[in-house]
Amino acid sequence: MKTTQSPTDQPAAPPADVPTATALKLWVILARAAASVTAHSTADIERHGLTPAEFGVLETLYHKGPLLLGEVQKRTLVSSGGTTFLVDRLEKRGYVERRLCESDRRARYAALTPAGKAFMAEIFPAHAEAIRRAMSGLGLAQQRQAIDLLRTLGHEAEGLKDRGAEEG
Amino acid sequence: MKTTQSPTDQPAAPPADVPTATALKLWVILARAAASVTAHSTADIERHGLTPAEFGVLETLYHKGPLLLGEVQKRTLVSSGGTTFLVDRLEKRGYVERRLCESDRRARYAALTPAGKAFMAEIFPAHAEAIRRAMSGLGLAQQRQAIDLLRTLGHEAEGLKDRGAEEG
DNA sequence: TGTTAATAGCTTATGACTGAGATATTAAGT
DNA sequence: ACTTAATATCTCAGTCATAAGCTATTAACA
Repeated sequence: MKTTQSPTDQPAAPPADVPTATALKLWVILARAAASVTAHSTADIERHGLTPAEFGVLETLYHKGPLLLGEVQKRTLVSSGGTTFLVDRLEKRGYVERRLCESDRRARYAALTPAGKAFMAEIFPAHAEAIRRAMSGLGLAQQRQAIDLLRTLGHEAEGLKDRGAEEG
Repeated sequence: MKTTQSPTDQPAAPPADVPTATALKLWVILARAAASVTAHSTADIERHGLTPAEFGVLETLYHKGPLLLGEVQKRTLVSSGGTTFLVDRLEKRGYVERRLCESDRRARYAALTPAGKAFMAEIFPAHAEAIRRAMSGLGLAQQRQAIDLLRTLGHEAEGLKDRGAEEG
């Protein structure tokens, strides 16, 4: 169980430049933290036979009310085809229904059915509790601090997407 | 473009309980921030015709040197079959090679070839720069703060996975 | 030594999701 | 009115990755 390294196998040194090294470290930590919490969230969701993406659609409709498919898409970060697919499946299960949009006949609303609403009312509290537990490594004040930092980080990263590869 | 809401369509109120509401908000912000940075990372990686998972393997080997496939798996958060698949493809491209492990004949090392090492030496600096730019919404001190918070968060969430659904 | 359990990696079946293009409808400009 | 562009959703082929089970090898223990 010991590594046999020939002289040429020496790993490359990380960047010496402090800002870049810090950003890379933050990236690793951020990705791992998100993955850990995702694991908790996913584990809870799968108990109910749903995929995370399906749950995301239900949760969005549960908290926002009926929404155009395009709005669902933006909020759940899923592709256009994926949204159609997800709503199809949730419709087959009786949790969601499509409704016509009177002012634009291309568009469709997605809305929870009474069954879908009842289902979410039943499972959401336990899900919220699972998330609360996953976050319990941080106290309330620390969580607020993290929210502020990550919101700033996210907004800037999001904005940078559009304006190509300029300097920052 | 106006929402037609029947009286039954009113969205559910978010949890009134402050710790739970805060944790849920943090979860949304965390997921979005991670997604935004991932988008930058992925965009840079795809310029070279690699998937993020492939790049993850190369990056791990680049910085850690030769590693058993199982160790690669743990570090890249990919399934066992996925690791086999990824190393297969990188081997076909000439970036990675498998080596026997003398002390355990079930095991295999994955190691960068000279070509793989040269490739990473060529593309990694620009990738690191892309990550630095994606993180530029936060100053150096803020990034360090975020690292501390997310590390704590991640460790606790990770630890909670094992010990079932006890209280925290 | 012989038997059982654990481990490393590979194979295969499966499935969720993406992305490009198709269709239907609306908006804009002439 | 007519043409062109933009928008909303849907269709579908292709892909990445997972999960369960398989083989080979090693470790544990009587």
